Amino acid sequence: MTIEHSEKREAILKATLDLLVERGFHDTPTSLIAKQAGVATGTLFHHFKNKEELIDALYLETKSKMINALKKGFSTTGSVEDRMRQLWKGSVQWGIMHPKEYQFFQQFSNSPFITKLTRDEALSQFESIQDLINETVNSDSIKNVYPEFFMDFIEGTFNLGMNHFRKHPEKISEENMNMMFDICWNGISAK
Amino acid sequence: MTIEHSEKREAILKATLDLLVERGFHDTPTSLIAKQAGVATGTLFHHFKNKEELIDALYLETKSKMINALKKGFSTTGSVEDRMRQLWKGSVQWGIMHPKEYQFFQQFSNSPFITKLTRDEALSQFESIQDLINETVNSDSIKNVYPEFFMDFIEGTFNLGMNHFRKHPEKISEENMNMMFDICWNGISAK
Amino acid sequence: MTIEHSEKREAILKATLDLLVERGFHDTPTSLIAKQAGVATGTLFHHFKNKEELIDALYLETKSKMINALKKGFSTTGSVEDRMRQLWKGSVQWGIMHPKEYQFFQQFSNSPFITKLTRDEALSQFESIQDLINETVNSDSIKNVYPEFFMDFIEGTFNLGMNHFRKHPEKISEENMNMMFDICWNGISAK
Amino acid sequence: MTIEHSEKREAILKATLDLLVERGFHDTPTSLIAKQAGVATGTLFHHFKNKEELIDALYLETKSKMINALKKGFSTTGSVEDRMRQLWKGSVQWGIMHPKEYQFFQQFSNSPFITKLTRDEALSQFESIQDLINETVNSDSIKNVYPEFFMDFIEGTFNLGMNHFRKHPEKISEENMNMMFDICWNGISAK
DNA sequence: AATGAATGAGCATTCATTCAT
DNA sequence: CATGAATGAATGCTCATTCAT
Repeated sequence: MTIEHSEKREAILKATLDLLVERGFHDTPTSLIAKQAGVATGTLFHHFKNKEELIDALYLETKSKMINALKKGFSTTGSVEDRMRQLWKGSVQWGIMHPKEYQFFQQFSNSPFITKLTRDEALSQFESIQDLINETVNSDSIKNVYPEFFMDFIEGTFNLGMNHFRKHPEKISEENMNMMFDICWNGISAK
Repeated sequence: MTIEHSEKREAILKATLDLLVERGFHDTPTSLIAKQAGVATGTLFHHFKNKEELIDALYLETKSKMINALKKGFSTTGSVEDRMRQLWKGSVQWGIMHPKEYQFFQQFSNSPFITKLTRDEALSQFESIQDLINETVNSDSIKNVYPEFFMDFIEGTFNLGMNHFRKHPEKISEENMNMMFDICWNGISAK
Repeated sequence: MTIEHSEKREAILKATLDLLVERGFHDTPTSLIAKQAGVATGTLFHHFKNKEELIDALYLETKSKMINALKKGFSTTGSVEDRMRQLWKGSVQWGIMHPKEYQFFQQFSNSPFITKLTRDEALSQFESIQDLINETVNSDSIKNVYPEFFMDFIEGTFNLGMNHFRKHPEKISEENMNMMFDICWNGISAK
Repeated sequence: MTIEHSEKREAILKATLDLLVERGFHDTPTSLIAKQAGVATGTLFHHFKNKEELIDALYLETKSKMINALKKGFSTTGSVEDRMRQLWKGSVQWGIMHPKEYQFFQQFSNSPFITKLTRDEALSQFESIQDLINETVNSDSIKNVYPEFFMDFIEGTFNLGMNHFRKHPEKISEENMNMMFDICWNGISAK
């Protein structure tokens, strides 16, 4: 799937993100999005078939950006624990640095606006993470749990960390991040 | 705050819960709620000032039900770990047995419809849990973490467990529940 | 099929007829219909599911009115020719006295707005005319033509007469009407 | 008035005819016409000032085609009846062979889109028919009716025939066409 | 308390038309 | 001549809410 780009299109996506997290879905008319993006109402529907597809596209592209960000700073060497720590901290840090995007995910991940297709497609872009998860499960570095739970455990601890820092921004620090990962990892670690 | 009760009122709340989790907020007009509840449109507004208050009330009452359920099966004796385990398993079990209610919380906990007041009021009903949290933090049974994180850690592991079972209902079992709590608790436990 | 009645509903139908023949379909917004009917826009959609159903209903009810008008002044005695003449003149006269209604039929009879169902239902209301047609075809008073053509011939001569008087209102007279029927009937008459 | 010709122009007119009879006016956006014609939206407006003029042009050119077709096969010798029969059958046959064009005339003849100017211009192209009509009225071959009615009678019987065959294509035959003309002519014939 | 017809502001979306390339 | 992205006025329709009965 190729993604078209154009200045107007980008402006619309940006305005959508800003308004959606600020005002919520049902308080964000397309007319307002268009106005804030500096385009005509028709232009919005020229680029996106309808409001739903606009949000779907925003989800997909935001997820892509996040994944690309994580891909950098992702090493393939080192112990499983080290690489998991890197991933974990990278994710949490991305959430800290992109609060709107994170809030958008929180609000819309479970919403019917995001097609299952979109969700899957987003996920599939990050084979590296899948590989690491698989490697970890198959290694002897963690407790003997079934893979599905391990996936959900990792994802759950991401969210846990991000939520905490969102509520308590004053606690953000490298030290606390390491502390949290230690606690989470300690739970599942074999040792 | 006293809660009025009447058959119509209950029917409206039930219809709201059913429709909201099934169709999402912006696809659930009050007219549809009224129809499914078997009452006239006007009746809904007789019991609830507006749609927002309806959802607010649903949140409050559902939270109350959950808290009351947890209060039973909540012992004040035993080790901190045992009591935390009981609470954790009770919560997860409640989520498993009340999937709609759980999904509703997921969807609306972060939504602007739920007044902060409501959120706080709901929480305040469960002094026992606060007490247990405080007791745990002050005890030497867990690692030396600051209280805010502990709260968020506990809540995060609840969600983690519930989400996992929602995705994988075939994994629901007493055994797996204990396994999960072990892992989560192991992470934060002092030893 | 029962037809609901209410003042507002009638006002909407009347305004629709007036505006539609005056301005055409695509120059008659529902908002204008509502305004002219003296009701709120929402009221229109409370009585009719959408613009299409409004026109469908107008067609059906107007056709009913016409048929009821023709039913009066419809005798079951007399020669076939006399009764056909009565029907023919009755129809043409109705068209003369109800120019808007007639124009509406002209504009919308072939339009996709009028459901086939509606068309058939309208027709079925007038068994008497069907009976007369059948009786005529089976009698020896007309030429030996197949029934389908006879039907279309009769209908065609109605339209022919009405169109003529619409274009040339100054020609309207009992005498001309008889003259026209004579000519039309003379064509198909056995002798 | 000279008519420009170009492949694109023709493609647009063809697409317009096809779509208009298939979907009706208000369900045929110019964008769809352009797409079906294989041209850009702007191109349509390069050839026709606006949608109305497009339809106007389509009406005019289609009428021209019909008239040209009738002009062939139109003899200036023979009895008035024979020449009228020829014209009548020619018209009906044209309608049978060009169902879309006929339907288009049915739908738009009374519509406000077709300028009176256009209508008159189309008519004026066929002096032969006017001449024949005049000759017929002034001859003693038909009953003593006033000319306006005769015109409308002839036109009405055209429509009557075409409508019949459109509804009952299985009845199309030289024989039936003659039968119908006989009946129609018989009505107005002096003898 | 209950009803449901009526309201009208508000919204998503369409579409004829323009214009810079 | 041709293109198609951009425009924005216009429209059909929704829906929370009111109120007379």
